[in-house]
Amino acid sequence: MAKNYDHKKIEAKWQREWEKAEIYKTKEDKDKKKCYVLDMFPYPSGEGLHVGHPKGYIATDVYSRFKKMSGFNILHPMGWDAFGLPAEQYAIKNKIHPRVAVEKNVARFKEQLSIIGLNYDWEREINTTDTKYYKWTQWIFLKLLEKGLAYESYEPINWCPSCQTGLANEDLDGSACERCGTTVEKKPMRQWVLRITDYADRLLEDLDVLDWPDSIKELQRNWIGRSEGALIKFKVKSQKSKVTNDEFEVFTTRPDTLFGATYCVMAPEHALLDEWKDSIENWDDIEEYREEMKKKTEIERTAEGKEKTGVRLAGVTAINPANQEELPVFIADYVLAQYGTGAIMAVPAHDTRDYEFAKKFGLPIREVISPRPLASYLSTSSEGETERGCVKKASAENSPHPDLPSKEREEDGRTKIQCPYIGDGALINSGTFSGMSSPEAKKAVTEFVGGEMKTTYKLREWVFSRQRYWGEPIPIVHCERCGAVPVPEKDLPVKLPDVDSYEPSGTGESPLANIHDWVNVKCPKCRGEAKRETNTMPQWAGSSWYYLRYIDPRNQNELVSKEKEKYWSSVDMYVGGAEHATRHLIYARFWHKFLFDIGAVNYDEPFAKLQSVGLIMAEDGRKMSKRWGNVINPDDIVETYGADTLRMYEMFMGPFDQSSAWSTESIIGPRRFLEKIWRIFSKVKSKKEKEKSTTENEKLEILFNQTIKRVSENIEDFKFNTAVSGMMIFLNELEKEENIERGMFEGFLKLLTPFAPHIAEELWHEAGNDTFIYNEPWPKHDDAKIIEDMMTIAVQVNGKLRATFEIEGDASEEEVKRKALEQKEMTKWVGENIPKKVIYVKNKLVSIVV
RNA sequence: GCCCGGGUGGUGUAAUUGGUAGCCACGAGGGACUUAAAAUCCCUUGCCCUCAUACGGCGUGCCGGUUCAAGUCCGGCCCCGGGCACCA
Repeated sequence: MAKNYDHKKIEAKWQREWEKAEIYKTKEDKDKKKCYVLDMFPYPSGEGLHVGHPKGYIATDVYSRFKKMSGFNILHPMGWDAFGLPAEQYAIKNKIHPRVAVEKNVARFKEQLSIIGLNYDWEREINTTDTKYYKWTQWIFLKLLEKGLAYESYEPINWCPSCQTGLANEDLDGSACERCGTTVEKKPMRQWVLRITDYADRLLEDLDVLDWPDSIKELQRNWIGRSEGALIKFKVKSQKSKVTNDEFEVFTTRPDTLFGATYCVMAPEHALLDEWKDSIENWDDIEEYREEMKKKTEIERTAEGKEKTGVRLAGVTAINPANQEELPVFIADYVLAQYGTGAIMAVPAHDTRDYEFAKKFGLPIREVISPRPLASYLSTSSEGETERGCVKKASAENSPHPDLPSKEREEDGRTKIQCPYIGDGALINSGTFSGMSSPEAKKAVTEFVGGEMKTTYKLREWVFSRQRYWGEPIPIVHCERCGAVPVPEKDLPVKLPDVDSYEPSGTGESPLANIHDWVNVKCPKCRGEAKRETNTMPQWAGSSWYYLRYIDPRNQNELVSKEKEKYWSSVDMYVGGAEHATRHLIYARFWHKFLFDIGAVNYDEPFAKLQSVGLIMAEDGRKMSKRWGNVINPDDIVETYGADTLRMYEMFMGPFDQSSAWSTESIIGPRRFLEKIWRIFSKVKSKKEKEKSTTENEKLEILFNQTIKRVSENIEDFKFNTAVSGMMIFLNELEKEENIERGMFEGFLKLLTPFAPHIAEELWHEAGNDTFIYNEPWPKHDDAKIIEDMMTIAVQVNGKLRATFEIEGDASEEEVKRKALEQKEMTKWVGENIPKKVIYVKNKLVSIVV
């Protein structure tokens, strides 16, 4: 055996051997339990991997090796999410076909991954740009269309003038294009849209059953943004034309404040405005305001601290259905056309935005909610407990409101009020509803005015078309007679044709529009002249179902064999970045639920368990990027320290889901750990001695069992840093032995295998084994051997640690307490005093109070 | 502004979920081996007081509370990171 640990030789050798023996090939033994471990597949960019990318892949590798050795059939595949703008832009810049660029980048990525020694089953490799793959992406689109979940829309959408394409709400970073940072415009254009909001409720509710980090679930909840409210109709009165049967509808989450409405506001884009044109006396002003708004960017409209603007509709009033009061109506851009009904009732006393607007325009502010239930100062029950909720109106109506802090009141000429109080409370000044609590009043008031309860969402429909080349063609043919006709399933895939230039046409059309041979086709329905849809799908399409393809990667007859899917689904462990919370992870859940509904899959959630990876930052604390010149390349680390050291270090850096900075200094720690294992091997007893060797060192035996338990539990919990630390602690003890028992050392090698498979394999063979350690069973700890004979008891006096002592593990409470009081330190701290209290915490400490 | 995380030695972090704060690792200091260096091995390493590794005191962002006992629970703040943002 070589004297020094030569990682290069060892790693190359075993990677070769493993490949030859095909040990990572997925087994389909249906009698065994399965474990599907999945990474978010990468986008193969031209830059290659930096040292941060493999962190998640190493974790799934550790986890799946552990599961495999624990007796599971594992599925741990890898593939490429290769459609999308970066590849296209790379192609434009370098004047090569995106397909060629992707091939090149994939080869580079694969090489970088392979030297890390990951246990992927490459026979199941997939690529979203493969025609055999995207045939099924197109198939899913056709199914969505068939079920009415895909439709053409002409609504204004987000348009990135730099990327020359429409974008979904999810693709924005604030109001800028997430890719290039350009501020997006609203542009009306024809586009394909998916009705994701039909699934909003299920996407929200089913989060409860998922074993995902709470933070990710919360991000999705906020993104879906469900709010319960009411739709209430307001009749419109016009001075000029006397038309009184017009009405408009508002959405509010606070119908309980209806009596406090002092005006109404409609979004400038509201469609009813045009219908009312003749009734509105200052139509010119209205048009002017609307023009102004159109010119403004989203940023300008929503800038922080921006003063509210708006114009009153002269000659038009709304009737408050609760008290028949006539209210002025405004248009203002603080009301969004896309949300709710695009119109609101304004209650300045109880809404911050309405309050600001009312202050600026000198509108009345009427308080209708008292912060605390009135009962708190009007009456208390016999127990002295506050009676919550309902209070009789007679007493409430005339009460002053001592709950409002007087210093915060201000004069506005009409009402004295606190800055808007937006919480729940008791109704006041609300006719027969005064005294009722807010939650009760919500339903009651809504019913009273004939409104209906309604749920709305912030989630918008998924804008699904892109005016770019490098994506899946949307399988539609436009026929003048038949309209948008789906391409028949048998004609799938609609292959992306080659073009001379991948640049967008600049007209808002995809470059595909210029490929006449491809565009002009016969209508599948009437055989007449027709044109293909030239928009392509967004980058997120292929990744919305790829995890199903790994289960059955070469199937050309159906999306996935239901039998295979039944066995392998759902993904048991999904690992990736938290940045995908509101895009990929929502889109994939949406598609999966749809596929479940049409009977294509057996389960209705794709990813049962999710773990997020924390980023690895550069040493300077910034993100690793070519731009900052702070990128660390995994190839260099593998070359200098070895793949095993890289793997160990990335797992040891800190909590897995936390981001941490790469440290050139610290990586030496894990390397030294591996070298120490290498050196220690010379002290391992030879095979002959194995039989007669019994456990000579009981303490070590206990530590070994504790280590097995700890490492197993930590891997299961994704606490790799403490698993590594546990192995280090064990090794530090093992090192002190003159002779190391072979069985124990081999057990330790098994614990090491998921983290450092190459060195573990080498030493396993050096020890005289001819199997692969990957195929060995995971060690089990012995419960009887993790309890120590002696325990250390801490003694506290008045909460301060004053002594510790050792005692037999089975000592009784009495014995422990007595021995605690006998400690010599106690003469000083307890002395002649008689302890008031002596508390014994089993196996831990004695706390004495004097 | 709202919603999530997080704040512990010089650094990355650990702490059986209320029970001896600082495990493991890096760095630093000292020593051994060596002609020398690297590597390796041994010792020290939260802060203050101290000749002391004696006796003590302080200490987990800040202030207060609950408890025999708080890094951990409760209330109020201050910073840092992420997400959302005129969503009625």
